[in-house]
Amino acid sequence: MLDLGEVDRSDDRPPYRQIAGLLRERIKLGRLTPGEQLPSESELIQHFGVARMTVRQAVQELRGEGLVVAEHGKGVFVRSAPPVRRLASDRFARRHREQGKSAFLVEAEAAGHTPVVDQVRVTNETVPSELAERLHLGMDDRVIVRARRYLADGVPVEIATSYIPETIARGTAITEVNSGPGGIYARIEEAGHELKHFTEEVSSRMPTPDERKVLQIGAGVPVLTLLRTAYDMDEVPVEVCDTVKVSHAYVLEYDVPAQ
Amino acid sequence: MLDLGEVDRSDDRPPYRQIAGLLRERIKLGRLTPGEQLPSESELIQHFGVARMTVRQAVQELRGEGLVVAEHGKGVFVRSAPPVRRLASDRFARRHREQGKSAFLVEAEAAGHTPVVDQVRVTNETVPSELAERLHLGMDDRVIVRARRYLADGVPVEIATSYIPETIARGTAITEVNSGPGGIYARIEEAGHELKHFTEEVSSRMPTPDERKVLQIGAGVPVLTLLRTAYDMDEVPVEVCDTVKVSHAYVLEYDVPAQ
DNA sequence: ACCTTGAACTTGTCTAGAGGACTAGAGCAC
DNA sequence: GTGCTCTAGTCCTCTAGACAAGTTCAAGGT
Repeated sequence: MLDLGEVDRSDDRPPYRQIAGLLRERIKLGRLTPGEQLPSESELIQHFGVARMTVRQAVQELRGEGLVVAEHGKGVFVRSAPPVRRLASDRFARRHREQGKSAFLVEAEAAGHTPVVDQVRVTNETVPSELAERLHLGMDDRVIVRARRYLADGVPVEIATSYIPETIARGTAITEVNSGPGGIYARIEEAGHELKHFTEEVSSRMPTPDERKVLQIGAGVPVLTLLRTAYDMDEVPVEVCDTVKVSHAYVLEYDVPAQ
Repeated sequence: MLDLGEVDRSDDRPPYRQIAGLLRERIKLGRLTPGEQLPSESELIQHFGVARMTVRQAVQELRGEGLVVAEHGKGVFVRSAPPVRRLASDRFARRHREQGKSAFLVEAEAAGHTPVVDQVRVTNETVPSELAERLHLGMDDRVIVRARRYLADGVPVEIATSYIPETIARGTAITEVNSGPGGIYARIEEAGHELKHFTEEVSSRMPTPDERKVLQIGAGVPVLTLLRTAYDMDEVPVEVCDTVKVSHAYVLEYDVPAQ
């Protein structure tokens, strides 16, 4: 049986916070493992000798942190944490492309996960207005849009949408669902745009309902958003990639010179 | 007077959600403006004809979304959105330090915000075990811990905690609350450790209750975490800085070479 | 073999009330 | 004016109970 500790009435923290703290501690220490069911409300009431609203307030706090998920009629469960992956800053090294590997595959394998790309959609659209400036395009110019989902060990971890100017992608495998070895960056370089550098804009927010569905995450789990722009040797933007990552599946690593 | 509408008992949404929806609508439509006070609990009870816990549950929902902020003894107020700050990757350029400005001050001013540093605490502790390896320190080595809060235009946007090995900080203004012009990086360089580069590890998660309080955000607002390690010319780590940023207040910009 | 029913569990929502803690302002004493 | 107390208003926490709704499973009927 799980040892839960007791509420200390002389503590200056209110009981519901203490209870939340005790449960949080058990989760962090691994006494309650991912997927495991928390004691039911009745059990917590019995154990701590408090009213129902008090234990509910405690559980509410953990739900707000995304640590647990309540399922009506079933119980409250510890959220199962997907695998953590690190994105090293050399993830676009040319040697990987020359080996025919895309960035995601390289990293997932390095982290010991089985990578899968999923739900690939390739379309030809007019450039979204908020991206036109980044791609140095006019309002009516067309782009190839490549949307896909990434999974690690079968768990969805990221959705990504790339936008490549049609003038660059035309006649290459970029317009195909299977973009060939080394991914679209290899195709872009073959098209005469040797890559010089990328800029990345990182932020974080709560997912939209659609994103929750595709990424199979519950309410209370934030996402990392990363907007990457790729430039060739002439500083011409050749691709913008909009990615939405499950927050706890990623740690982004960057190296910044002190100058 | 604010027109709030009524609860529809035939609606399939529970009353507390309807009330939350009505208030949310008034906020989005600008009928309740940032900084403005919501009707008090008593007024909401009177108006909607429900119990106290019901209106509290409605307000709780809005707090969770970060739309409103409750202040004990004063009231509930519409949250004023903190300004977005873009952190470019040249924010540690030496020319800024030579002008006597720390990174936060430079950037906030450049973006047209009024920066304030707040709640500065300086202590001498043994190095936290999870940071010992990053700082190349043993379990019992001591570090100077500098914790502080940053505000832009009066709104909390970030809390940061720096860890500097005592061997480096000893005898410098790093151990003082006021670390002098150019911030601690200027002091570290004066101590003979010219900075070469930084690594940053970016992730995102839900805030802890403590962080929610200090940053004045609701339970539904995620935070960006950034763990920065500074290295000198000999690749010796001279500082680790653990920052927690309000997600919607920041966009982190990085430049990555294609190699 | 299949389905229905119902009991026993879970969490979700709501009511009605209590005391506590914090804030701001009015009034008073110095 | 300054500092104090008092008070009314605010949100915070907790209690005790009620009914609703979703899940699971076993007993019983077909």
